Amino acid sequence: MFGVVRKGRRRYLKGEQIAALDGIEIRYTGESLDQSDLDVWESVLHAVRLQELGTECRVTSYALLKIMGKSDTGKNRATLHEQITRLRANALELTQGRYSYIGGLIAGAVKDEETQKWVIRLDPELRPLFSTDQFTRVEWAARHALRGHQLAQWLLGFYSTHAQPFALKVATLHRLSGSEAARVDHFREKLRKAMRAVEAATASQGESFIFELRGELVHVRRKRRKRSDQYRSSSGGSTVPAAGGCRSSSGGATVPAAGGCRSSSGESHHENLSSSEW
DNA sequence: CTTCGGACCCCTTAAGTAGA
DNA sequence: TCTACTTAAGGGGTCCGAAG
Repeated sequence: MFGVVRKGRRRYLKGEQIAALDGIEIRYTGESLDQSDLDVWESVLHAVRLQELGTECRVTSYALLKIMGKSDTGKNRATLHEQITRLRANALELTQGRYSYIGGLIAGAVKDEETQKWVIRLDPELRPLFSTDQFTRVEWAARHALRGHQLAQWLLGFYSTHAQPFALKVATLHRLSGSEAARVDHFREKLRKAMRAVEAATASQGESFIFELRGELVHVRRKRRKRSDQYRSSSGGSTVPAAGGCRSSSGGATVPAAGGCRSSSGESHHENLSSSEW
């Protein structure tokens, strides 16, 4: 659903079937969503992850931008506002196995223009889709390293959902990513470049991601660190696990109090994200 | 230190074209 | 298959000032 969208080429989709793998059917109505929209949605999920989905989450624009590693400027806040609006202004019909969901990505959002504080609600019906075996751990640091490179971010997200990736045709990835490349051979070039970027980004995180193009088939092999290793190496000793960072006691809602989920080690949001299980 | 807004402006992308 | 270049359209960093 969150595909590769060329700058300025966002489309309006109406009940359109989104390309998906076997076993999943998605129909979507709304503006097409790109990788930066996914960043926002994942950041919102991060901010509410300790609560029941559907409960209120209080978070400031400043805190959300911090989570995404973006600077807190007027322009970025305006972009964030647009993105949250876009995530609300859609309808998706998603069927996976026994579960089916019809609704929006965000149930509702209230913003105080004076304080820049958001109250964002997610639909509790989304919960079955995020049970443990369906949940994809987000390689946040690697994703950040690929910012601006939509296809590479998409590939990273796509392959992180598969423990043993199977070979796919270039044309299949072309379709799944929603790339607008008119010709498959053009896309093949973009794909090669993006795969190299993913290889470099994951390598810098101590994980291996090996890509090979044999004829029309794309082979990917990856090796992950064990979870215990991830905790050890990314928590850096002084970092407070993010899981505890955003808690406040105001009516059960999570409130990144001014300064939000900051931990003692300063540059820590991304580290926390990559090591937390959300 | 956090939060906020605005001005300025360089940089980047995906897609397409051309050619080796 | 690969590289280099062009184009449209933002993305977002930096600097500034200000307030709590």
